[in-house]
Amino acid sequence: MLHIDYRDSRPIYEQIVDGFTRLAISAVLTPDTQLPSVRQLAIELSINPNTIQRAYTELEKRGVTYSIKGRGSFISADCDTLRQTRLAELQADITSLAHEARQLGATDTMLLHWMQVQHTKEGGQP
Amino acid sequence: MLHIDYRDSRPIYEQIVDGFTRLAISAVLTPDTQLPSVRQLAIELSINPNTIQRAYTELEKRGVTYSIKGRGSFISADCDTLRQTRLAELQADITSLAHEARQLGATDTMLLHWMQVQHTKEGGQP
DNA sequence: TATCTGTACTAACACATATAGTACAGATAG
DNA sequence: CTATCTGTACTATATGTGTTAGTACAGATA
Repeated sequence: MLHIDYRDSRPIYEQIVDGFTRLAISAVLTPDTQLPSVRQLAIELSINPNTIQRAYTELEKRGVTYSIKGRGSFISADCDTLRQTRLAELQADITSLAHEARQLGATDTMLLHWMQVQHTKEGGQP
Repeated sequence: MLHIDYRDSRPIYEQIVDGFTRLAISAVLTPDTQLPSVRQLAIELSINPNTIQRAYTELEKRGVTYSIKGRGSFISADCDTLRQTRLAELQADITSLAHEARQLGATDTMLLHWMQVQHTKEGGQP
């Protein structure tokens, strides 16, 4: 379900947080879906349970999940807000990168190509 | 000439490397321009000389600068290659972010707006 | 010679990451 | 009830990275 890259410079707990966040935002995991238990996921990923717990604590703090002692951790209901937040981040990042690319000589045509925008008149996808 | 943000999670030496790299790529610093000496920049930024030297070593390793013992460090001549490398990075990043944004519901119109592309017909900003 | 430059090296400290082990409280199936 | 699952809290330890501190040496130059 999750993919951890040990060569990645980002810490494991952060990769777990991002992974479940993406799954929740993209609706791959629907609200109230139960996450693997702290110990179970630790075994699956061969990672210390403390690291998993740190990720789960962060996920709950961010509102991606909710936890019930003795029962488990579950995907939150309001992922719409999270999606809007993520889209705002993406907008800021893309705008900044596009600005830098333009300063280095990138043209509109190049940028459109990079983003694979359907810039012809006839419409989008089937 | 450089701006260091201590609240930034990125290490200082990396900010210095990126700063001079940008100045070189964008031709704000022309080839053979002398950089501040290790000790001088350390004083200006109130940073340990070792940290500056680490940045300078990395800059030379990346081909952004060249160093001559006893004389100083200078901007390299071939910044065109660096610019192309950076543009390739930007392309990869923008493509990836645009893909994610699209999966979250972003439309072509939104993306074009974010990148402030001058569409052929509709004009500039309100 | 005096003073600038880059460079190399060791030592120490702070911090984040990750592991290891133990423990406690609530939920649930037997 | 007991057994076993769940989340949670806590201390301790090891490790890697970033940064500072200090010393030293070699080359360039006025």
